[in-house]
Amino acid sequence: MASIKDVAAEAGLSVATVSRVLNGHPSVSADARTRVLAAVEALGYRPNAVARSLRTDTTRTLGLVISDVLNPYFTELARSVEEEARALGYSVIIGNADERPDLQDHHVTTLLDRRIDGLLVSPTDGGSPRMLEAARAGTPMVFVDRWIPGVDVPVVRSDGREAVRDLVAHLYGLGHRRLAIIAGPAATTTGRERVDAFREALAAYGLDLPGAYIGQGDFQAGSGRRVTEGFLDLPEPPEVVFAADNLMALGALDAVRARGLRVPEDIALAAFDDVRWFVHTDPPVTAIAQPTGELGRAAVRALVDRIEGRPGESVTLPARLVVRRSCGERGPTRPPSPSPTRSPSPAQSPSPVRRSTS
Amino acid sequence: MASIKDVAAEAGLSVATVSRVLNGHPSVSADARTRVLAAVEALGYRPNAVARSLRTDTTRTLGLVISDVLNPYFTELARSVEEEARALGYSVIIGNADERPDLQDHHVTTLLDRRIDGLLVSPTDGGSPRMLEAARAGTPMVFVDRWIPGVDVPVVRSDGREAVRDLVAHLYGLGHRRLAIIAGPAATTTGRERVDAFREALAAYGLDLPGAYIGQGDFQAGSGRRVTEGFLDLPEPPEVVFAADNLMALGALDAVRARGLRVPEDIALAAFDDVRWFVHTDPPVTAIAQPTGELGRAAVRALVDRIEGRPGESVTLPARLVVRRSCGERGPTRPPSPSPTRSPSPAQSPSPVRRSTS
DNA sequence: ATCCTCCGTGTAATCGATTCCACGAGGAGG
DNA sequence: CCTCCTCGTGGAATCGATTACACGGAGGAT
Repeated sequence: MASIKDVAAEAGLSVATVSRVLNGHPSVSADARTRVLAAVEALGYRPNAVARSLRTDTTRTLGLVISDVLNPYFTELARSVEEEARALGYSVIIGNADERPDLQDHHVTTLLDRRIDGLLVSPTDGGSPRMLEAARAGTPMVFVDRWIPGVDVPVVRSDGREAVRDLVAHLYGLGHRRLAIIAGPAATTTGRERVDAFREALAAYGLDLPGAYIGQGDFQAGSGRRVTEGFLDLPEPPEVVFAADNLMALGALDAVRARGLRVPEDIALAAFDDVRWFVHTDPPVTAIAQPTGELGRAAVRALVDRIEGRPGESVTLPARLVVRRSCGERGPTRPPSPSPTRSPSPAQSPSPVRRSTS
Repeated sequence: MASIKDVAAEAGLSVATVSRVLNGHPSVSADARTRVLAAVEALGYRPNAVARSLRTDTTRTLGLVISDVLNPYFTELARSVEEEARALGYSVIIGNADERPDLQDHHVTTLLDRRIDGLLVSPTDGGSPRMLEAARAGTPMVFVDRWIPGVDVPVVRSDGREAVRDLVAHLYGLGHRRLAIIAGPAATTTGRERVDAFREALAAYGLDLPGAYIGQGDFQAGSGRRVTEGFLDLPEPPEVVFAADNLMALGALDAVRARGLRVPEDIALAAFDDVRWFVHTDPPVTAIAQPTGELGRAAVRALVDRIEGRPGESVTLPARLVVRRSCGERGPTRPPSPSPTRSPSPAQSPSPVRRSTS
């Protein structure tokens, strides 16, 4: 492959001049510029990004470590991240952790070895050593979706608290009283938060969330299926299962179908994360939708801000409830205003974008 | 960040010796080895992959350009590619073309600029200049899923011909005679092949595939919806719609639902590409399943073979029909043996792995 | 006419690794 | 005791770019 030296020789100039032309440096004569450009054209020259990175100590590359590529939520996130990054002149290298801390660590390590300019992470666990080290060492970093408490890194995420309240109001309105949840791993923030939000919302209606109604999942379909089977085996099974992500909801559907039961007649189902397929499942699944695209874009902007020396703020965007038929009759409508036993919570429409600086 | 020089200083040795220890070169004394290792540990040193790549002219990185990350088929492919690559000591950088030739070109260019060791492509069109140039210039390359005729590059793909025959037999057996297809872009091999296979299979049953029953899609949900609406507006709408990929099938479901019609009572549906969600759609969708994981792994092996100077062979694996309920009654069973008007085609069970060298 | 500036260009150092070659010490063989 | 290997090590070139610095010539000011 042609190098800058070849171009210099072809143009009858020095490599310095060639470099200057290529980088739009002002002090180059028009003549030199045209000769260089002609040589570049003639040789089909393309600058070696590896050499350039070594010299400038910047790669114009962002690393993105996501928890699971097979999860449509992350896939959509990855797409918007790449899109925004491209618009800002950066490339993205994706590492898929498959919800495994060891794989996450592997990818963080290789990304750091490649000297990426910044790291976007949705941590699978409470913080792998390599990642914490990178954060402390000053590698520009932003958490997206999930985060690690106590680490001084901006967080871009969505807050599902309101939407979960709306969901519980909806379920309560349909007459459901025994509500269960398939939780995500306790090591993740989203794993804990969604349970907390659910419990809080239930409490507002005077409902309890007993231990037997909290199933431990791992954000994968298999665990959703196992947990749901456990629920169905209970002496008093729940009337509703709320899956903390879309894949566990899929697993729940598997379990219900395997028993020959029906949703929502025999058991109702709702999910955190909305995906296109939920429109066409049997029945269409009521879900909490995150503004995924906006999340990805905001995360990139925050990270690039950090990289380029600007502050880089945390962002929290609201999620919203999308009612379908999987929780019982009363088709697709707006969530009902709560008529709770003792709750204060006013029926609040999805609030506008809220930002909070970290 | 600590460099090899810092390690050398810390260990009281030269950079040459440090490098030798790090690369497992034999002629290093045990004493030097332990001192280097201690220094590495003390400084938290990690070799700079950029510098190493510049010197060795190898990045141990594969580029993967896929047509659409939001398509679960490609997402699964990407996952298996990364997995196999990792097992062989390579990293993967994914570029998402979103079915757009210009984006595909962008990614091919940046990947080449980064001096990846090899390129895995599922071309969105008939061959962008940059890609053809790379192929001619001798960049190790392998086509996966789709390919470009006339370019001397191994192809790893699956052959759906048999499965399409099985599908048509199934449909014919259920009494359907007016069958339509939502095709992919004619610029892609999979776009053309699936239509051809379908037409051929229909011919074996004495059925015709009129122009009005061939809708032009682009492998995205939106086009599936539009084409299906067109079919439904026909004076004599088809009894069956066969979508050439899973996203267009999703779009078809959208269209059918928007009209208040039902599958399969009003119109039957089948799809190329099987995805997990098809089990739970309303109704479960009959689909042709590709051995996606095996495809990805085979592609990586072929590419790494090329990179490391071995031949690198083409691979073709059979797809198979998965019958569900979207084409009419007679639940999930094996595809029936054809009782065609004049077809020779024997009821062939999915054949074992077939390989053909390019 | 002389001096100073500024402009365009080239030389060479540099980034962090790998690796060829040279060199000194020590052991074996004559 | 001398010679010749072998082994471990270090010096320095190298990969392909960027960029500080030096330099020569043209043009303007005096």
